[in-house]
Amino acid sequence: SGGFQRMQQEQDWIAHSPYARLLDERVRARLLTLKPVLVPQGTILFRPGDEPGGFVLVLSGRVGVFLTGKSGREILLYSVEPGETCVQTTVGLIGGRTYSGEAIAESDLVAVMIPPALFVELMAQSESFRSFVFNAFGERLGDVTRLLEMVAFVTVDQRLANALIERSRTGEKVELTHGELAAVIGSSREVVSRKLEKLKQNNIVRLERGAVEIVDRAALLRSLEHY
Amino acid sequence: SGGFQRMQQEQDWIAHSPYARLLDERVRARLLTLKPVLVPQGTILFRPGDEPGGFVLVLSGRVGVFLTGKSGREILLYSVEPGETCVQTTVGLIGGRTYSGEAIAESDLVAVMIPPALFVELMAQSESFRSFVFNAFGERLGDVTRLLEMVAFVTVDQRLANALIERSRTGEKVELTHGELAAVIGSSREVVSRKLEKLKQNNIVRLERGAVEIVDRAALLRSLEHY
DNA sequence: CCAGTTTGGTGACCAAGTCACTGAACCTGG
DNA sequence: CCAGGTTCAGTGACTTGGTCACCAAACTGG
Repeated sequence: SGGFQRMQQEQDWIAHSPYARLLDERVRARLLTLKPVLVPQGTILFRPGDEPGGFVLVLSGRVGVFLTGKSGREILLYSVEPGETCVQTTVGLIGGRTYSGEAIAESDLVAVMIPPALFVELMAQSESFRSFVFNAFGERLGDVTRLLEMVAFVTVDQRLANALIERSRTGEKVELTHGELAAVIGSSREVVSRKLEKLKQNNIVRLERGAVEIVDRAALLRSLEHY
Repeated sequence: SGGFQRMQQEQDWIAHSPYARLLDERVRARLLTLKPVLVPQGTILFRPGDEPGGFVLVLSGRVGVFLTGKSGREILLYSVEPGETCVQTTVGLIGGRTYSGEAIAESDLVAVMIPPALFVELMAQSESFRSFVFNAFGERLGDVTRLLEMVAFVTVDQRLANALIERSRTGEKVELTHGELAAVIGSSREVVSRKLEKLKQNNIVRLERGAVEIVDRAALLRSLEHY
């Protein structure tokens, strides 16, 4: 049945998330009582200024949280993968502050929404839940700090090389448009196009519409060494 | 006596911090049992990779948390003011992760260090302490996100104008060197020097060694409007 | 299969960071 | 009090990167 599948999926999620795995039985049981929501790709989960309705936990799919400049340029703050949470919503729940990021479902999602009351209750009762939430927070703060460090101190060539390597761990094509790659590394489409052109000329990558294939991984790695 | 003064100082701190003020009596009492530590200006509180020894609370003075690029350029992530905490240390306490920022005492400090055991205990027992810690976290995440937004999308001219206005709310001189200003806005000394030179030529600021005086505040504010 | 949309390519220009200096202002110890 | 070091600021030449205004090629849905 669908219910059974949901449970399987959720247990699967708990087992695979490095921090959620440490949640105690009581919390797991409570989480299993919540029914997952299906969210289609492209849905905007929250915009700057929104009051969140709960603590969002992604079970499957991926959410991207972006900043947008007035020029329309975007930069990816971080992605929320299965077993992770939209920490921005947490802050809203406890502190009443709102955030500037915009969260978009990058694929179809399955997610659970922990209502504020339950969230507060779990925070009070479960040591493991507190750890879970804190780690999520720390992770995000680290992500954003790392991104800032990149944007402030590292050349576009290196950020690009790094992004390509990270997104092709197992050698597949990187299925992103030049514009999307630009958002990932915090640059502009034109610049990314030009850099990729150079990489192509040096036989380091092969280009096709909407994707980049890494041909000479070693060369990319070498360009990161000087950092 | 010194002890009495310390108590006064701490109560003063609790009263003045917007979130600490909401701490309940039990937590306040526990915090008052900790003895404050004096830290001289210039002390490095933690470096990248350090394991923190506790949850640090600043009672008076100011701490700057910086990122440093390989070129030696620095950027100020955020400042910790009285009543605030070095959240980076929190993450280390709970998640065992470490951070890339470097924290420096920008003035002589009075601070209390909440040992890990007490921190965990307070987190478990006090709703208000949890809120306090969470808000601190949210605040920092917001700071870093805002900074990233600035660095990625806003011109140096505007960041500079903004920094000067923020640091001279009541009209005093901004007592920072060009290099320090550059760190605040995430640029380089040379660029800041040139921009300030232009502002001087337009009679918007007056320059002296180690300080900038705002002459025409209105003009600075105008340059921010286009944002 | 054609119109509209997405994606990618390009030149010109401008903003900003870097490098390698110079000089000026300041501290500090004899 | 002044000599020498140190910190702070100014400057030119150069390189990188972002922006603007295009155009062209590739896809996609009726």
